[in-house]
Amino acid sequence: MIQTQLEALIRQALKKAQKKGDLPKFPMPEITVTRPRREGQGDYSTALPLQIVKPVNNALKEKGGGKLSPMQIGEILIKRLPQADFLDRAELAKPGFINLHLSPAWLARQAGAIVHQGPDYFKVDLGGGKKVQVEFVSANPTGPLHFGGARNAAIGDALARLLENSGYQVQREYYVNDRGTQIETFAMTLWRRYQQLFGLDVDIPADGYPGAYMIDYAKIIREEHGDSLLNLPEEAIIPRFRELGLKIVLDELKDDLAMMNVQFDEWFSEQSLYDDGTFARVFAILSEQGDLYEKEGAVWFRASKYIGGDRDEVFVRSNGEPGYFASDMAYHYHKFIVRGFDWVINVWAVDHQNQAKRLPPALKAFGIDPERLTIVLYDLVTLKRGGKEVKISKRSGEIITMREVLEEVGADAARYFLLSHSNEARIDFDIDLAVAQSSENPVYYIQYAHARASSILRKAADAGFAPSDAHLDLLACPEELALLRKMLQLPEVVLFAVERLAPHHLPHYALDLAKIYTNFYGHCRVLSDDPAQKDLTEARLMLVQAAKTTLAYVLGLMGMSAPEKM
RNA sequence: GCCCCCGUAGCUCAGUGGCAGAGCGGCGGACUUCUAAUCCGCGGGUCGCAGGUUCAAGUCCUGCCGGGGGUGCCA
Repeated sequence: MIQTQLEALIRQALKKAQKKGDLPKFPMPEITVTRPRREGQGDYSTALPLQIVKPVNNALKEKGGGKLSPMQIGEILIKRLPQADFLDRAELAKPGFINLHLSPAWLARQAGAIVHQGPDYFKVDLGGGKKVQVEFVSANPTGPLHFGGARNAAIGDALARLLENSGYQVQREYYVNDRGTQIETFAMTLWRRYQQLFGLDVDIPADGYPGAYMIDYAKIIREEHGDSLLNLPEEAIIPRFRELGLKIVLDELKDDLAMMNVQFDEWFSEQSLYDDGTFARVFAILSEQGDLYEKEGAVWFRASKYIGGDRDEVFVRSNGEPGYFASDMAYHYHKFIVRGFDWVINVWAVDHQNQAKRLPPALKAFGIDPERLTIVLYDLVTLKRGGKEVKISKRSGEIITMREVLEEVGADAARYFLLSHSNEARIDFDIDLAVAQSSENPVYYIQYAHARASSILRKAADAGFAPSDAHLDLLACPEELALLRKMLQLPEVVLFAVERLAPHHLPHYALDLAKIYTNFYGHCRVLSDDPAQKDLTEARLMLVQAAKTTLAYVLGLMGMSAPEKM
C-alpha cells in the first residue's frame, strides 16, 4: 500500500536527519501520511514538522541550542528524504506541511500492476490467517425476516467480505433462538392456526403471533400431514409444532437471505447448547468458581465481579428456565473454548446495547479476553411509505418483510442503501421513494460504469485490440491520472473499513470511483481507427481493464453484482 | 436519575485534528456517442448551543438543548 510506503519514507528521513545531527534525538513519533482534501496539496501530505516541533525544541533546549521552526524542520526532512520510484517530489507548505507528489510514470504503471495481480493488488493482510466468526442476523425464527434484518444482513455480510479480503479466515453464523418463551408461543400459535384450518373453534393465544403468515405456515403443515396431527397427545403438541414450524421458518429465512446474496456457513441452534451439555458445563464452572448464588427464587451470576459495578444478572429464572444471559454465556463459551475462534464479531441492533457492554467483560469468568469479542451495534431502520412511518412489529400482523422490499427495490439497491449509512446512524427508508428513484440511484450509476468498461473491452477485442502495458507512459492526462489515484486508494479504504468495522465507507468510495471513471470515459476516447493511435488505445485499454477490476472488486465487497451489460 | 447513539446544504447523508463534501432535488447548458442509466456549469452552510485543549477542532474534552435507545427474571 502506497500510503504505508510513504510513511516509511518519512520515517527514514527523520531517522537520517537525527543520525546526521540535523535534528536532535527524541522518541520516534507516530508518523501518518494522509490524503489532503484539496487539489494542489500533493497526493499525500504529512504534518510531521508541526507535530514534532515541541520535542525537537525541548531537546535542543536541553543541549543549550536554539529553536527550529516547523518550516525549518520540514526543510531538513525533505533534504533527508530517500529517493523512491513512486515519489516524484516533496514540497514544503506553510505552516509546516510536507506535500508528497506521486510520480505520474509510476502511477501509469499501476494500471498494469492491477490487471496482472487482479484483486490481490487491493488486499491487505491484517488477519494473518486468524479464525474470525461473524455472527449476524440471528433474528428469532418465529416468522419472516423484517426489513430491519436486511440492514443486519448487509452489514454483517460486508464485514465478512472485508475480513476475508484482509487475511482472515471467516465463518458466517446465524444463531437460531430455538428455545425459550418466544418459540413456545410461536408453536402454540401455529397449533391453533392448524386447528382452525379444520374448522375448530379455537383462538390463538393472547400474546401469540397474529400475522397472516402463521396461517400460511399452518397450511404447509396441513399439506404435508393432513389432519393426522389433530390427535397428537397433549404433551407432544408443542414440541412437534415447534419442530415443524422451525423447519418452515428456517427454509424461508434461507431463501430470503439468498435473495440478498447472503449465505451462512453455520446455523447454530441455541437448544443444542443444552442438548450437548455445554450449558451444564458452564453452570458447573461458574458454580465451582463461586460465581452463582440464589436470591428471590432465581440463580444469579455474580456479574459485578467481572464487569464492575454492583449489578448481577439472573442466570436461571425463578421458573427454572435459563435466562438470556445464561444462554449467551454458554453460547460464547462454545464459540471461544469449544470451537476456538480467535476473534468473534456479533452484529446487534442498538436495543441490545446494554448486553453489548456487559457480555464481553463477563467472559472473563471463563478466562476469555474480552477484546476477542467485538459487538458491532447498528441503529434501526425506520420504514416509510409515501412519507408515513410503517410500524414493523412482528406482532402487529402488519409487517413489512425483507422479501417484500427486495422484490420492489432489488437486492443491489437495498444493500447499497443500507450500507451507505454509518452503523450507528438511524436510517429512514422510504420504500416508495427508493422505487421511484431507482433509475437515478447511485447503485445503477456505479454498475453502469462497470458495464461500460466491459463494453469497451468487448468492442476492442472485436476490433483486434488488446490491453498492453508496452506504452503505459502515454497515460498522462489529468483524467487518467485521477482515475489511477482513486484506484490506488482502495486498499486504504479497505483497511480503514476493517479497522473500524465500518463498511459504510465502501459505497462512498465506489460512487467516487465510478464518477472519476465516467469522467475519464467522457474525456478520453479509448478506441480509435487511427493506426497512429494504436499504442495509446492499448494503454487506455489496460486502464479500462484495471478500472473494471477495481469496480468489480469494490462491488463484490459490498455483495453487489457487477453486470457486463445493462 | 444514570449510560450509549444521533444532530453537517432544501432532502438523504459522508467526513481519518490540517482551508466545509457527495448524492438527490432546484436553475442553466450539451445528444450524427467506445452504452445518455451520461456529461458540463450555477446557486445553496451560525457543522444543535456554550466553554475548554491545540500552531490548527465538524473531528478531542466538559456542560447544556433536541431526537432515539438502554437501564436485574424478554432476547
